[in-house]
Amino acid sequence: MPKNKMIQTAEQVETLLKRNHLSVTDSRKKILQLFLEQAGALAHGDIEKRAGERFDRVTVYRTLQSFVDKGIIHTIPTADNSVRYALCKDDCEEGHHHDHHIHFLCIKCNNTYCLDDVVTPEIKLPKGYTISHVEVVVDGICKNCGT
Amino acid sequence: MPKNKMIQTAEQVETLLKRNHLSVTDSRKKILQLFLEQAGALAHGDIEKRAGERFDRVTVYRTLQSFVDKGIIHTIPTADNSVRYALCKDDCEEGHHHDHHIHFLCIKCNNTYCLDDVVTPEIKLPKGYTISHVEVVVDGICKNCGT
DNA sequence: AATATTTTGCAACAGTGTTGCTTTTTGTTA
DNA sequence: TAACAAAAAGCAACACTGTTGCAAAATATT
Repeated sequence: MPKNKMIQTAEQVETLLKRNHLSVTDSRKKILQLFLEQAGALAHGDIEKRAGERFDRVTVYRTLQSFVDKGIIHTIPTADNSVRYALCKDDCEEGHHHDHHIHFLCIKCNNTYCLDDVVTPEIKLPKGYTISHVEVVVDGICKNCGT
Repeated sequence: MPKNKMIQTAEQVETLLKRNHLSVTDSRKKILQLFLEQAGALAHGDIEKRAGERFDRVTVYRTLQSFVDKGIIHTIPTADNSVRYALCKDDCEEGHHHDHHIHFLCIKCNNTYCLDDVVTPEIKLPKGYTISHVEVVVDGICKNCGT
């Protein structure tokens, strides 16, 4: 990564933290940076690994939780019982979710992507049901892994 | 529950197990009966509780796994990182899934239902993505909890 | 009824996530 | 910039979930 890009990201990270009234700490900077550098979603395990074993497990959990609370990242439900977190482009960076996009899980590279441009379709339920939220998770092969 | 209904269910359970080439054991009978008596989905924890503390945790896990393998039940992904299992009416009892229905999670009673009549909608993805499976989970209030 | 096969229960373990508490770091105010 | 208050990190311990290997028990088969 070119040096000026890195500096830019570091500034971006600090701004993002301050904007969300979070004190700027090493772990928050590092973990947020991981999300910004990464197109897909990250599981807790990924983060521990990529952060270079520098932070305590508990710190990572608490950092992720604070990010979720502030609306910087959001969780993605998966079938395999592992929580994944994603920082969505655009709106989500501003601190409020527009979580009506679908999630895509590549069965080849095992990455999870937020497809921000694909909105969740209307679902018609039988009488008596009230809809509060619709979550769509699509499994398949992503455009990087497809021929 | 009336006595003849119970006997009927017991027979139904044995038939179902034998049809799937599973030996008829106490735990399998009891756990399968739980699914037949219950409209919604069950988490591992629910099953341990409702079975009356009679079976080892490991046995419950293995029983559920064998049911999934045989196609008697299927798993439902949830946002809260807990796997739920559901026996779907009709086709699924025959040993093969028609898992194109959506799942509904009531935020009041916390039950999960398979809405067999509601099929998953078509999802259009950007070029380059190949769809293998679409999972739709809707949160809201079920018809029992709605006024 | 005897035997082979399958399943159960137990013990131990790994992974994931949480809580309480002390030390360290961050932010603030003088 | 030094001193202080507030917040976060790190550590230890714990709870929960799920898995594996193995001996004992139950089921299926002859």
